Amino acid sequence: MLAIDSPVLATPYLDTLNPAQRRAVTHGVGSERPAPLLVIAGAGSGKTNTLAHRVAHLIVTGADPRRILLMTFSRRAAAEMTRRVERIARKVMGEGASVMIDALRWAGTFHGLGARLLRDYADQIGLDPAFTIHDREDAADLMNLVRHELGFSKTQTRFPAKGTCLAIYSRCVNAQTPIETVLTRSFPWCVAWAAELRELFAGYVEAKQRQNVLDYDDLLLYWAQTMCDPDLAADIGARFDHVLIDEYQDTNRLQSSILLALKPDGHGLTVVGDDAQSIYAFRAATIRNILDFPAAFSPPAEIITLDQNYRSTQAILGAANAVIDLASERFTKNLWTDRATGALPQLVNVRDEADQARFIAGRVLENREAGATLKQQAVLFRASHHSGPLEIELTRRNIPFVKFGGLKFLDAAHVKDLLALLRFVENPRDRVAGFRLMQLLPGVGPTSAQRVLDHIAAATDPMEALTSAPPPPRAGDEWTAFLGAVEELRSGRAGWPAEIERARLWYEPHLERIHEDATTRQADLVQLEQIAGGYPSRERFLTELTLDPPDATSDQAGVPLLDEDYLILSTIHSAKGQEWKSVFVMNVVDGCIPSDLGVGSSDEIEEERRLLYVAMTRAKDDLHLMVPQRFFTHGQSATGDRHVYAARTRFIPNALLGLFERTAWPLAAPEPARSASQGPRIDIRAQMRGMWR
DNA sequence: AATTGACACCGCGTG
DNA sequence: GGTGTCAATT
Repeated sequence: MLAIDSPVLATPYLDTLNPAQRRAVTHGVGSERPAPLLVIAGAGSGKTNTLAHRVAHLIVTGADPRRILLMTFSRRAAAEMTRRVERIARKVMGEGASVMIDALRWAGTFHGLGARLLRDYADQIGLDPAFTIHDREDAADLMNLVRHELGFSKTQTRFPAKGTCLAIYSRCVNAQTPIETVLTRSFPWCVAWAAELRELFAGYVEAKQRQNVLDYDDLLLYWAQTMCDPDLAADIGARFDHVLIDEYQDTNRLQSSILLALKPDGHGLTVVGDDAQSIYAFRAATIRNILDFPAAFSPPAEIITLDQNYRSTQAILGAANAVIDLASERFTKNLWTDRATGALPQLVNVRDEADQARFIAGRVLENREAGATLKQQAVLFRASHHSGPLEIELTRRNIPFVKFGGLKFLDAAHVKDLLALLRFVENPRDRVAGFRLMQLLPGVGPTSAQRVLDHIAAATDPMEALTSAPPPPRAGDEWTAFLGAVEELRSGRAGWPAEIERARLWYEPHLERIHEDATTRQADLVQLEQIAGGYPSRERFLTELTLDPPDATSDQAGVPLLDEDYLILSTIHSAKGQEWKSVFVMNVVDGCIPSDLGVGSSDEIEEERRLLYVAMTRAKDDLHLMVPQRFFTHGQSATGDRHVYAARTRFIPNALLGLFERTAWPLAAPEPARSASQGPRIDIRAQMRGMWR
C-alpha cells in the first residue's frame, strides 16, 4: 500500500468537496489499519457523491479494487455508485480507470453479494451450489403448501394468511428475535397462533432445504451463519481490505452481525447513513445499528457529520426541518443550506382525490410550459394504490409516466409461469416452480401435481424421476410435450438465451387457453426474452432477476425509452436517494401519512413522520403537499365504496403553518348545489379494474 | 377420486 | 382481488 505522503497521482477532485466531505473521503487512507468510520449524511448532503469519492480515492491511492466490498441498498444504487467512481477515477487515471473499475466486482446489495459468496462457499457449508432463490411470492406459496400440509388452512378461527406467516417468519429471522416477541410487538392479532406458527416455520425451513431453495432471508441468514465459523469468517474477511456500506440506517440486526463478523476490529469499515431517513423498520431495519456502531469498536469509530444540504431551497428545507424537529427522538442536527430562500412550499387543499389528480396534472403541464421537463418532476405517495386516480387523469391527458413501486412486471401470472419453467429446469426439486408449472396442463390439479413432485423428492436423480413418474391420469399428450420441453431445456442444446424462446413456445398454447387477453400478455413475454438476452446464463438471469426485479411499470407496454420524457410516479419508499426539481406529495392527510394501519405504536408513528420528511426533502425548487378534504376508502364494505373526510396530517400542526403557503383549488369555489349524499360521481375503482381487462 | 368452476367472505402497506 | 367451500363434471 502507498504511503499517504507520497501519492503517485494528484487528487484534484478533493477540491470539489467541502471540509467534512473531504475528511470522510480521506479518512484513514494510506494507513495499514484504517479505523472504522461512521458518516452521518443528511438528506441532500452529497452522500452518494462522498461515498463514490471515497471509493475512487482508495483506488487512486493504491487500494486493490478487487478487495473492496461495497454494499448498497439496491442494485441500481450500486450501478450508479460504480459509474460515479469511474468518472472520478478517470480524472486522474485516464483510461486506466476503466480497468480498475471493472475490477470492482464486489459492489452490490447485501442479498446479491450474499448469493455469490454462498455459491462460492457452498461446498464448505453443505449447500448445493445450484440452489434457486425464491422471491417473496414464491416463498409465500411454499409457506402456503406447508400450511395446507399441516392442516392450518381449515382451522375453526382463521389462521393467518400465507403472506402474514411469511412476514412473521421474516421478522423473526431479520430482527433475530423470538417469535413470541415478534407476535406481541408487531402482529398482536396472531399471538394465539404462536405454537402453530412455530411448527409451520419448522416445516417451511425443512421444505426449503429438501428443495434446495433459499429465500431472501436465507441469503443473509446462511451468510451470517457461515460467519459464525471462525475459519470461514477469517477467510471471507481476509478477502476484503475495505468494506463500505451505504444506507446503514436501513439495515437490520442480521446484516450488522455479518458486518461485524467480517471486520471484528472495524479496520477498513465505513458505514454511511442518516437516522432521520430510516423508513424500513417494518422490514426489521433498526437505527440501533447506526447508533451502536461507534461503540462496537475500541477505540470507537470516528464520526463525521455532513449537514450542509445542496439540494433544496431554504424555504423547503426549513419546512422539512420543522417537521422532523417534532420527532420525539432525534440524533442528527438540522441541515442547513446556502441556497436562496425560494418560494414557500405549498399546502394545497382540494376537494377530493379527483381534484387532486386534476390539480397535479395541470400543474405538471404548467411546469413543462415553464421549461421543466416531466422527468424533473415527481409525484410521491404513501401507498402504491394512491396513484390510481392520477394515473387515469394522466392517461386521459396523454402525459406519459413511469411508476416506481407497487405492482411489478414479475408479479404478472404469465411472467411467473414462464420463469417457473426455467427455474424448474434449473432445479427440479423446486416444488413451488413445479407445482405451478404442472397445473398449467389441463387435467392436472394440486393432487396429481403433488404426486409427481413427491416421486421426484424421493428419488436421487430428480430428472430421471420426472420422466419415469406415472403421468397424471388426465394430462394426456400434454404431459409428453411438457416432459419434452423440460428435457430439451435441461440438455442445454439451444443455449442461452435461445432456450427462453423454446420455453415460450411450449407455454404459449397454455397462455392462450388460460387467459382471455393472451396477446397483451405475449408482449410481456417477448420483453422478458429481451431482458434475458442481457444475462450470460440461465442461472445468472434467474438469480439476478429475482434479487433485483425491474421496479417500474408504465402506462405503455414496456418501459419508455430512456430519451423520452415522462413524469415520475413513485412511492415514498422507492423515492429514497432521489431528487427532483419539483415534487408533489399526495394525500398528506391523517390516514395516509401516517397510514391508519401504522398508528399502533409510537415507533410506527415516528417512522411515518420520517417518511414525510423523506418525501419533502426530495424537492429542490418547489414542493406541493396535497390535502384532499375527502377521499374514497379503498376497503370494500358491504355498502360499496365510501368516502371519508380527512384532516391534514398531524405532522404539520398549526404551529408549522407559517412555513407553508396555503392555497385552495379550484381557486374560485362557488360551490354548485351538490348534495353531500349524492355519492360517488364516477366509479374510480371500476375504471381501475377496467385498465387491466 | 380429482379437477374445475361458481360462490361467498374478507380485506394489514410500504420493499 | 385472494381464499376457502361446495357442487357439478370428468
